[in-house]
Amino acid sequence: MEALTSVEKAVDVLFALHGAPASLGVTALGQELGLPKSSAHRLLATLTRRGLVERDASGRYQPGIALVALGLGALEREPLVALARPTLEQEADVLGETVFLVGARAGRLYVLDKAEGTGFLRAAPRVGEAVPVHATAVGKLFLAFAPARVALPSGALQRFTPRTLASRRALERAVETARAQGYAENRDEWIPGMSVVAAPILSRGEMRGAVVVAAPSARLEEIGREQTARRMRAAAARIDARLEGRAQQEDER
Amino acid sequence: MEALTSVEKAVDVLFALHGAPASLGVTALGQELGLPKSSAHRLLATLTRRGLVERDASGRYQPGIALVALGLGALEREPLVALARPTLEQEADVLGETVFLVGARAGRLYVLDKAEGTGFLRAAPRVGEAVPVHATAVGKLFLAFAPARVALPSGALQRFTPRTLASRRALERAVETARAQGYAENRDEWIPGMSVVAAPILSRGEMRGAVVVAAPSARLEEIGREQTARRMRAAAARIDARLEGRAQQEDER
DNA sequence: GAATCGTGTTCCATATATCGGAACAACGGA
DNA sequence: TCCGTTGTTCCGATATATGGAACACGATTC
Repeated sequence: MEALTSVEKAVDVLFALHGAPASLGVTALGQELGLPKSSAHRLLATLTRRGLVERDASGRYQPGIALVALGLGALEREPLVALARPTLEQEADVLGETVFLVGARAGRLYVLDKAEGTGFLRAAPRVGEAVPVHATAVGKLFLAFAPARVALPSGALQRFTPRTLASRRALERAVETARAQGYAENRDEWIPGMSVVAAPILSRGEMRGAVVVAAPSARLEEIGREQTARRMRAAAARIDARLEGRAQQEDER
Repeated sequence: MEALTSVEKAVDVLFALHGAPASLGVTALGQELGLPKSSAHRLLATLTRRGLVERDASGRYQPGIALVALGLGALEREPLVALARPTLEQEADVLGETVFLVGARAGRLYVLDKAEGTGFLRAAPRVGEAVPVHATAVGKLFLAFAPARVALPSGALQRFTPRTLASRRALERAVETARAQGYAENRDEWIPGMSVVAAPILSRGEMRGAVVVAAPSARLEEIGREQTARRMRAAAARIDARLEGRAQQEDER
């Protein structure tokens, strides 16, 4: 399985610029990717011509706006996103915390959309970012209901916090619990201080994604885990209803 | 000015998939771009491996989620977007119509953000899309206040509607008016039935973008053009204040 | 003001990765 | 089952990307 090496490098460039905290110069980018200056320059020039990369006032390079159109276009193709949006907003509104829509693509989990609450935990993962399978509530749900759609790392499970389930044994037990309960939780297993309740969107038995509410761990206790779980399951059911084309009177606040 | 041809083709692939109404097969894409099947396949395989392209259930190709992360990352780098957001929402809320933030990049105009109103005109241009210079209110503003930042087509000016200013003469007069008034209008010149009032965001004499409200032509008459223009100029001024770091008490509804 | 450092940009011969026709495989519909 | 279509793989010729080095430009320092 060989590849178009120059295209791969171009993609590397895009991700490097994306990942960098600020715009990068030709030299800096070259070092980052282990490329000679001339090669880095050529890649940047080509990408710039097409708008995927642009130069700021200082002449350094950063991701360009053409990427915005491509990215939003990709999201819009996802019917799930459009259908779930109202529900996400509704829940974020009622709970006052951030609500996510997460899906699986190519074995990985991605944040497809989010509606921010009024709480503190605003940043957390961003739309379009990948999240780990073994350290998230959604990961457990996919392992429980659609194991073929996600891939666990072949090596050791990275331990993000002291509470991360880093043994396959422990993880398997958690997955079992999630399957039995019909929802999953996460208490500080990925990001310290952040807890989460997630419910699967099951459409005719097939898992299409999950709705997740994230909040500071203490705050989640306060609302009540059981009650939150019920809310999320209801939200997931409403999204599924729209997915299957069943109309429905939306209100229920 | 030569180029990395394979990278250019890869970019073509991305835009072709973006522009297509549905996912495309290898053959269809090859025809679209005039590439042999094998080349199209190789490009798709490479891009797919990196997540910029993905395959749907039917095996056809479409833009991938990795693009979402890249695109949103690009938007977030734009300080103007973050600063303008509250103002956009405020205006959309008060006017009940869609409010846009538009900027210039590489000689073209791009929709940087939008806040949707409750009115009908929801679709119009999307975030990340390019809009024509000569047939939009923002185009006139840039021609008036920062002509170096935009480029007019070298050939004839495309006539989108009967009201499009398709002669350079007429356009020049409109630009003159915009410069004198400090805002610009557009009445059905680009999209039939859509009218627009736009005000420039001027930061220390330099034009950074424009705030635009778009509404069905009749509706805009109803609100009153003059009054709308005042609102937009005030909104632009508020954004500029934040740009320059001047704090400000936000309210004024 | 001169010198210096670090940039970004251009050049060019060489090696290498890309190209695309054609053969093969895998479906899906008739 | 057969046929038409689509996706995938192969491989040698050749156009293309490569990267070292030289150049140009600005900013910073002395």
